[in-house]
Amino acid sequence: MPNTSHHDIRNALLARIHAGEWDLGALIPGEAQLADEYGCARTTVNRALQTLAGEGLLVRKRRGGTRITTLPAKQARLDIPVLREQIEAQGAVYGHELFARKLKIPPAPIAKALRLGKGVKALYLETLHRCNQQPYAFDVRWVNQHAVPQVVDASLTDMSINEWLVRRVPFSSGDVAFSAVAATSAVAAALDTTTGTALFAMDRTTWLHDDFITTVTLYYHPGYVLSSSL
Amino acid sequence: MPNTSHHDIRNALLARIHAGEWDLGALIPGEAQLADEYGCARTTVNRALQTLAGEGLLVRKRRGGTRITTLPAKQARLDIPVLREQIEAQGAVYGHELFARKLKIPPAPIAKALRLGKGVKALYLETLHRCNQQPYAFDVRWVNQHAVPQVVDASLTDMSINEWLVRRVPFSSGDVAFSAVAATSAVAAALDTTTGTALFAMDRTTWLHDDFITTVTLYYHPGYVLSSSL
DNA sequence: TCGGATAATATGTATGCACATATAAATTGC
DNA sequence: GCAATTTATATGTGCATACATATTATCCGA
Repeated sequence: MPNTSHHDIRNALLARIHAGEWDLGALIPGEAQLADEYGCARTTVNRALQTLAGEGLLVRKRRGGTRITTLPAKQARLDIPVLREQIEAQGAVYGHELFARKLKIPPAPIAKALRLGKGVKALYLETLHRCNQQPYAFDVRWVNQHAVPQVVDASLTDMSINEWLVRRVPFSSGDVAFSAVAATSAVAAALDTTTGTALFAMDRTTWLHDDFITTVTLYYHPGYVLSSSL
Repeated sequence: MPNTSHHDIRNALLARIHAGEWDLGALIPGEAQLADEYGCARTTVNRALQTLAGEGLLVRKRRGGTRITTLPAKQARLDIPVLREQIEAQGAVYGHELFARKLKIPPAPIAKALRLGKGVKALYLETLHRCNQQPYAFDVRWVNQHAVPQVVDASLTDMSINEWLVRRVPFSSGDVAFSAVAATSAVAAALDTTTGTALFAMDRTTWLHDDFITTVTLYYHPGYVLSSSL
């Protein structure tokens, strides 16, 4: 065993927090005191406390000291894996099918959201992702052909557009949104269900600096659950 | 401006990553070289690189060096605030209403999931959260009265059970799941909508060590969207 | 040639020190 | 009293150094 590491101290403090040694909102001992307690340098305690603060368990203020978070602003980290990996991770067979692929002018609201000029064409794609042959998610997507010119000629039979983009194109920012929608007839048909069924949907839009890359709506099969731990 | 901080270096490196200086999966210069480049100590570069690795942009291995993540940014951080704050944050008026509150034996599957013995009673609650008088989310919950005995006598008129628990009871672990469901007649009635409407639902269960604390299903109003940035 | 021991190397981490910085608390001025 | 100013203090950060540790790369013998 080496010296006490900041990980050990983090864990020790975490245990004390969970044990209820300090109330929510209460001040905990200062770095110097803890360093003394654990017999290590203040730097090490600092590191442990910063980690816990980053995890949302502590709130730190200069001169104000460190306290237990009053409202554990619960953060859930959601992993958004490539669909193929998500499916293969559960030991199932992944498959995908290209339903539509054409260059066209997006409807006005979409063009505006993507900051594309009026009358500018973009690549529209519809892909069905399958899990053990069964429909898993229906992928409706717009891609900015000017930001990603290679996509126009890419073969999307071996690799889905989803994976193709993830593997090739970096992005600097993006956002995701989750919602529940009633299946339209087209989506219902693709997912082999009935119109009006409640579907879990994920919208994702990504940017590279100021250039729009892609926006996608994934309609998951009925019964899909997105889970995560706190 | 003081000396170069690890934040500055993180940002500089982030810019270089986004600028495409290195391909996905490529090796980036070592800590020593970067320290030399930026004219700072290796410790400082280490800190910056560890931060970027924590954000999922880099993958580091001892002796193996640091590389750009091949499958980038697949993590979204979701904030799950207290409903009241979420509503008040958008300048709206929060309200809540207690529909049901009784001690009873939970149905077998729930009792099992909560690791409660057979025939053990738990506190069942139904609460409607409102935003500007309109139904916002319907909160169906089980609370372990043995882990949180004070809850049995708590007045839940001023403060909703949601907030009451968050403010008083720490937890050590938990999980969340999101899904889309069709409104049952009871839920539809509470949310003032029609049976079968697609609703966004969040299930959350929390534990303090091995003791079950609470499990809740929140049925959000039709049209609700949960969003986050990447 | 192959497999195992050995060396080289990039990252991981602790430490003591110095100084920066925000801000709570005390003090001063009116 | 009350507002403005000063002081004290806890955290934030950088640096040089030393050593730990996990791999990769190399070497060597059978």
